Amino acid sequence: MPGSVFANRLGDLVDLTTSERSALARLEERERTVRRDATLVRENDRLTELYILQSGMMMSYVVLDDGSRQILCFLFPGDLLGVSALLYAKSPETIVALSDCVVAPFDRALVTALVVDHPRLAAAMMVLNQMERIALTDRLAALGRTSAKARVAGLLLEIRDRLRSRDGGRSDSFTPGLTQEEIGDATGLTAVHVNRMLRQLEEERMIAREGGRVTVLDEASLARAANYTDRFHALDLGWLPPGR
Amino acid sequence: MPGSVFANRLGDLVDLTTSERSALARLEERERTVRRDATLVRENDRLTELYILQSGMMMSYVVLDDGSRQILCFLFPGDLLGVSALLYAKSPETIVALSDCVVAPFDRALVTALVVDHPRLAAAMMVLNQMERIALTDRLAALGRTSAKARVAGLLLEIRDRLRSRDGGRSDSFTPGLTQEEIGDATGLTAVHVNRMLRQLEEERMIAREGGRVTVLDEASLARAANYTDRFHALDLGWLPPGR
DNA sequence: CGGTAAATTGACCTGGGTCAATAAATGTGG
DNA sequence: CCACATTTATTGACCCAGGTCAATTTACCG
Repeated sequence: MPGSVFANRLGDLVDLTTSERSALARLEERERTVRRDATLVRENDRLTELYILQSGMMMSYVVLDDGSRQILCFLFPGDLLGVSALLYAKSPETIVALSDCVVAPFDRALVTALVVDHPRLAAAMMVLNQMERIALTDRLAALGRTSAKARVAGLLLEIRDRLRSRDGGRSDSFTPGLTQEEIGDATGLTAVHVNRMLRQLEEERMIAREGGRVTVLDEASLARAANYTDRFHALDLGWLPPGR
Repeated sequence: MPGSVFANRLGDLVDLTTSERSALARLEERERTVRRDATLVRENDRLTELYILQSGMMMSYVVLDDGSRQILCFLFPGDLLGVSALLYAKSPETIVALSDCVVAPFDRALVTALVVDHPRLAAAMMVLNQMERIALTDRLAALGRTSAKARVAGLLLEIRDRLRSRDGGRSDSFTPGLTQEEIGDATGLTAVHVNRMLRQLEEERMIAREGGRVTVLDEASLARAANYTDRFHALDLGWLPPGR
């Protein structure tokens, strides 16, 4: 049994009690398969549930009036999806599967129960929120103030790190599983220019490519090119209440 | 007495109980004045406290390796500052006063108490987090996929709305209190180009300017130019637990 | 093996950046 | 209240990173 994927995520932050684990398990009692390219939530859909991504990779994006798309984030196992259901009746964003995925849908009411019965879990969820906020501000700074090359390099490193963190792999080789157009929509660039940047990173021997596979050849240079700072190194969670 | 500014903010979301109000009041027992241009928190400073902004306007930003600055958000009364203290020992961002301000510093431990004793307040804080997340993703889409004119127009509207929401004013005239360089650092543009865009918005009769004062002449066109969507219209907070 | 999506490339264009000079606006000490 | 010192705001001239268009190539798929 994989147990609760979300519990594993929170378990990285705190040592969960048995009672906390079983409360979290309730969030993943149901599961649904989402085929590659299928839409889990469409912008303006009525939101009724949240989801925990159990396996696969998804992304969320918005489409602007002129039809252009901005990818907001890539989602990996253990991530919460559709959290805006805690706020809005209608989704502000679209969530699509980039590979075949399994998600566990659960009702908002379970969050209510969780917050009431397990304050430490509520606190830990606030911490996850903040981690996501920091990731967003890093991306904001990248879009606002860095070059195309830096943004592409940064995206590659981000994807690699996230793939690593759950797959455990230490290999410098990975498969982003994104088209160049998707990379562009995430970094605010054109597919054509993404291609030029990838080629340039390759010519400068920072990465190698074959098929969809990317290998990081010169981690240091790549990180430098990307203006990369590793947040999430030294978390300080001393304020969390005791578990119940 | 203004009571707790933060309680007023949360009070927009739920009807607070007496007990909740007094718990929130504890967050604002101390206060500190921050002079215009003074730094409240510097990037990499050791973080020990959070703050509630009681009056004035502040901003948070990061500085990249090449010295360029990206403003992450503008802060108004009732906003929480330095929330990253819930995560990091060191601040990932700098927080500076744009006008003379008053902030109420409080210890992380008070958040602990709040989460344990008042689950509904914890839930409401999660809602605030999400509102901020949505604001960030909107800005991300603006930086990634919209023109300079749209970004400047959008920033003007955002600032106006935030100034309005607490000042209650219905006037279409307001004073951003930002230099053009600051507008540029928030929108990913150059001060020079911000100037050109402001002039253009003025020539197209969407806004008027005199001194630091901006008047919205054609709200509809400005909103269209900005690709503006008003989130926060119909919040749906039915899942919140009862207050204690 | 034909057929469609994705990747590449070259030619050329433009929104925004850069630089530099000037004019306003804000402060400051006296 | 004034003369001077700093920031800001404006403008014009010119440049370039990244976008646009269009044509191939390559990879993937039933």
